[in-house]
Amino acid sequence: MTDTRWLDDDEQQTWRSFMTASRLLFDGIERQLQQEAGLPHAYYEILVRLSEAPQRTLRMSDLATTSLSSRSRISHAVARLEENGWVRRKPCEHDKRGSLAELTDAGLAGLEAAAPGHVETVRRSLFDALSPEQVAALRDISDTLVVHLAGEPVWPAAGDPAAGER
Amino acid sequence: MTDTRWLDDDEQQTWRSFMTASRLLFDGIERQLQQEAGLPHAYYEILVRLSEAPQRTLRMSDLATTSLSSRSRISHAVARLEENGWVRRKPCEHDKRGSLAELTDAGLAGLEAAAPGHVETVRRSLFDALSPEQVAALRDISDTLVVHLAGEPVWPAAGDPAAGER
DNA sequence: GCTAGTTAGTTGAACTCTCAGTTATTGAGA
DNA sequence: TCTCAATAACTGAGAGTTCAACTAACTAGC
Repeated sequence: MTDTRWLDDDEQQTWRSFMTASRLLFDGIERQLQQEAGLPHAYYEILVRLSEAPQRTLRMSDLATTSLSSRSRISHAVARLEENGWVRRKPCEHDKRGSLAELTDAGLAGLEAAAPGHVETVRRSLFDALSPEQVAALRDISDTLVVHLAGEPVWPAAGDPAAGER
Repeated sequence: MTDTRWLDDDEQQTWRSFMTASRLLFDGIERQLQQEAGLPHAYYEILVRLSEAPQRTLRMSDLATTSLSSRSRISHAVARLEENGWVRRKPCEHDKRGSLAELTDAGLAGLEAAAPGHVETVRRSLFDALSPEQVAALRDISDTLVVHLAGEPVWPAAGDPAAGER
């Protein structure tokens, strides 16, 4: 192992500040969703993905891939959402190994009920705090990191402007 | 409730990109630490805090506050670290309600063993990907957000340059 | 010195996530 | 056709976090 490339003082402060900011931001979002909708953010995101998919339906593995989740996590999560009646499982026609998750009407209603509070929290926590230049820089930095860490942009650009941030 | 201030297309893409980048980054750091040091990042951070404190000792509640954690979380975490022999609990003199957590020699050794791999991961994942301008912008954005969300900078500026990012 | 309210810390239950192991299915090659 | 590695999904155990409930100790006001 070669010598460690330690962080200098500036880098360390940047790293710690970034960690702190991220934690405050995401913890706040997590708490808001949990309290007002009774959902972890990861589950909310599953609902969003399904709502944006054709027939409100996605294969479990696609759900895992696009959500940056493991299959196992999706499996547990969908099981819970299914208990709530927000998602329904269906067998996959072409590939009998697979199964599909479909957002139910109740699930869509739940999502639409949860969305305003969530979006408001995102706006207040993030966009209200930053100047347009900072928002642009954040976008640039994030895109760079996603390419660096995943090899490509992950969440496909939003197709439906009317959907807002769900 | 007034009308929801939905995110426009640009904002939504910024938000999703930022979420994706953060998740990729922090998941990677979590995984690296878990695999190579057998520690969650939150526990690593507790060790760092203790290592930087006078007498390598902090009160539980100070640990909670500076780590942006709940008392409960610290309590569980210290219990686990104590089992490993990396932290020792001591009663607090002035305030008999309180208790102190002290980093043991074994804990310091463990931290020093874990640090290089962790720092290398942070550097490769974050700093290697960004230009100096992007790093400066990230620092600026993060500081802004921390003030916005916490009311003040949280993690005190690193006091010990030789400590590197531990 | 009492009392009420606050603060410090712990604990257990419920929930989520990860990891490893299992089953069923598919598809490529002998 | 048969075999076997790869894939899709599920499952259960273990670990960490959250939340509410609880004990103990401090503190301000009377």
